Amino acid sequence: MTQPTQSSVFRISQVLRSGEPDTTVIIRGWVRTKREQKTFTFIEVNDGSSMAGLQVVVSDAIAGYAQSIKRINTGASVEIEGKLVPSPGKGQRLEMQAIALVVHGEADPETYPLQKKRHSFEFLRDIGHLRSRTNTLSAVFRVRNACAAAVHQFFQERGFLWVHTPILTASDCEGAGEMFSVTRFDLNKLPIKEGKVDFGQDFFGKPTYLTVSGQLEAEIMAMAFSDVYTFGPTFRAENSNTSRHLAEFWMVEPEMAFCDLKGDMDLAEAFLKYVFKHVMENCQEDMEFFQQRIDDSVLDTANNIINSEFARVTYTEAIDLLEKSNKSFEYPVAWGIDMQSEHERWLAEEYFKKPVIVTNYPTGIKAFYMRLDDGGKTVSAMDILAPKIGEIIGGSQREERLDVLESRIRAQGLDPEIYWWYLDLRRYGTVPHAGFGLGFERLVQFMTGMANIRDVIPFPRTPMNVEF
RNA sequence: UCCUCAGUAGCUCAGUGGUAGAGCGGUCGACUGUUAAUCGACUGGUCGCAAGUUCGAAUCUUGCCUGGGGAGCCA
Repeated sequence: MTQPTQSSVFRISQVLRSGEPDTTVIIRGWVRTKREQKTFTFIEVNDGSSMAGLQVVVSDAIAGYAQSIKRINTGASVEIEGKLVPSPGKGQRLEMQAIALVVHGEADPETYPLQKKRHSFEFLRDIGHLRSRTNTLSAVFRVRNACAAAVHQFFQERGFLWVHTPILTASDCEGAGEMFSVTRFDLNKLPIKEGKVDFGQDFFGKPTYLTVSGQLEAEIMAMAFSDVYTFGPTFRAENSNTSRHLAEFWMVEPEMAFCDLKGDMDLAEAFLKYVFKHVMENCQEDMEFFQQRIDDSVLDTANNIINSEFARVTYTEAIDLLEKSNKSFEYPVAWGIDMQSEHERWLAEEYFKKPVIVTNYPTGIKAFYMRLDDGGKTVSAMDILAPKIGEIIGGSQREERLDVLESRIRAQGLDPEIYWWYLDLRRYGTVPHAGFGLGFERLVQFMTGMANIRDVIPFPRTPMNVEF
């Protein structure tokens, strides 16, 4: 840090990392704790830039001491100019001797809900507007940010184009889940025509929804730019109440022209390794916090991801392993079943003990756009199963053959007319291509060891919850 | 949506038919280069909501609401 002629404002992370004794700086933030002594007061200030806060020593010699200290409690916002000095106490290299102190906002300790002790995540969800001021949630959101940066960095370095696929869509394709309707109608006065709602009078003239996936649009863009990715919010109106599902979540969906299933798997594995490495290098302090306080396997998991190759098995081999496991599963194992959570968990957590890529699933249990393998019994799909999280990535080589795609759409009872533009991509200049979808919050969960997905997104949307 | 557990002070919980409890927090005081400081005192309640059984219900019954865990669906 260079010595400014006048005091400059610094983020606390910067002060802690490279602040030099005898320099004078200004910091701003929120008070975590106050410890009053006889002739001075310790306050710990955090501005969200790091796990650790800065210890500020406020002497009763400074102007307005008594009045200011009275107004400072846990949660109060302050701006402090002070001199950095080596700390005689344990726990920090530097501390600040306050010269001038401004209290921007008080936090009445009688009503401020955050205490200087551990709170349950359930309670913190009820105060979603304040929970980011806690150690754990702020660490989560710093790691989330690092993950997002790594996503872009990874794809940009490889020449992928970030494409913005629409949030509003009329295609209720692929049956990825229940969709949220979007309308301008007054729901108490719906226009009815021949006993049904007349969507011809609505904003878009047809039923419209929030997107459940940007994949089909990403395929359009891949047919022009070769390698693209989407990274944005998606919506599922499923009434699912689990620690792994949200109604609004972020998805990363790369799509690559001239690419087969193997290339897809290679990219997915390289991608996960890259993001983990980036976070380990940039969020060391936060990752150590998760290791100590949340899940003591987090660092091992990260290193394992970065340094070891993922297991790769076909669905058929996976079923074989499950059958030979001698483990009594609640749901019986047989070729053709859609694997249950218990099966996926056994593979990832007990057998391989690391992420495992399962490929070539039975045709009957996968979507129509996945490429039919020779023989027709399986499709070129792949799922990456992660310990504790389950399915973190789902992808496939797409069906690029017009006639095969058309017959598969029909076989699933769908109308090829609706997919006219999707089929056109196979009609004009079709190429083998592949892609995958990654649930961003599940990635953050996997990274941090956080048990509940509602605690890795700032404002979780789940059934009956849109308060913040 | 299904299964299951829970809901009592601001928070975390104890209390299984007979006067509503603890720790933490908060307030006040003491002490102290402290680190979730320490010590003492004080403060604090529509026992989720509604009905029922009972002389009497936090406690038993029924319904509903909310939350956790698991399942399904998926990412």
